Amino acid sequence: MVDQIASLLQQNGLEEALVVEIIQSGRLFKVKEGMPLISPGAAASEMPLVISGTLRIMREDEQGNEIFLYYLEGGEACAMSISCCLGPQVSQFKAVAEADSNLWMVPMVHIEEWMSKYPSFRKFVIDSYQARFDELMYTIDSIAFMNMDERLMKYLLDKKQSSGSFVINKTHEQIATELNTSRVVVSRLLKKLEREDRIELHRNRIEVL
DNA sequence: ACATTAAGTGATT
DNA sequence: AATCACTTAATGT
Repeated sequence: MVDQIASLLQQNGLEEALVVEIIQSGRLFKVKEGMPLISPGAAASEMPLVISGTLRIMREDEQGNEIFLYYLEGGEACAMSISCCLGPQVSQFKAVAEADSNLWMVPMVHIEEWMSKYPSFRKFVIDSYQARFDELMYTIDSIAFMNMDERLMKYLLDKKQSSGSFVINKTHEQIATELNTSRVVVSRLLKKLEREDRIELHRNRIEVL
C-alpha cells in the first residue's frame, strides 16, 4: 500500500523527501461505495489524496438539491480542500465515494510549510486546481448549453470512463437527482437512447454500448 | 400471493 | 422539461 502511494506521488512529480513526509504524516482511510465524506458546512482538517477508486464531488443546497461537479480519481488530490485550511472557511462541497476507495488523509497543518519548502508541491497543488477548474468549466458548459439528452449521454460516458465498466448500476431516480431533474424525464430520454441502440436498459442497470 | 419499488407512458402545462 | 396520474414489470417477503 505504501509503495502504491509512493509511486503515485512520484508520478505526479513530487520529490522523494516530500513523498516521505506525506507518507509519514498521513493515514489511510477506506471508504465504501456510497459513503459520504464531507457535507457542506463541515470543516475539514485533512486533505484527501485519492489512491484508488473514485469520489464524486457535488454542490448541495439546503433542500437537498444537488448538482454534480466533477470526479476525483486515483492520483488526484482535492485541491479545493486546501482553500479551507488557508482561510476560516468550511466546505462548500459534498463528496461521496462513487466506488470503494482508498484515500490518504494528510493533515492540513503541513500544507503551508510544504508549499514554501517544496516547489514540486506548489506545482502539484496548482496543477490540481487547474485540472479541477477545467472540469468544472466543462460541467458548467454542459449545464448551460447542452440539452438534457446530451447531458445524460455525457453523464453515462463519464460514468463509464471513471468506473472502467460498461455497466452502470443506478436507478433512473438516482440519475435524476444527480442531474437535478425528474425521474420521468430521465426514463424517457434513456428509452430514446435505447431505441437508438446506444444503451441497453435493465432494472437498476444500464449498459452503455 | 401480496407488497414494494423501479420503470414506462399519455396528457397537460 | 416538469408534473400528474396511472400502468406495467421486477423483486422481495
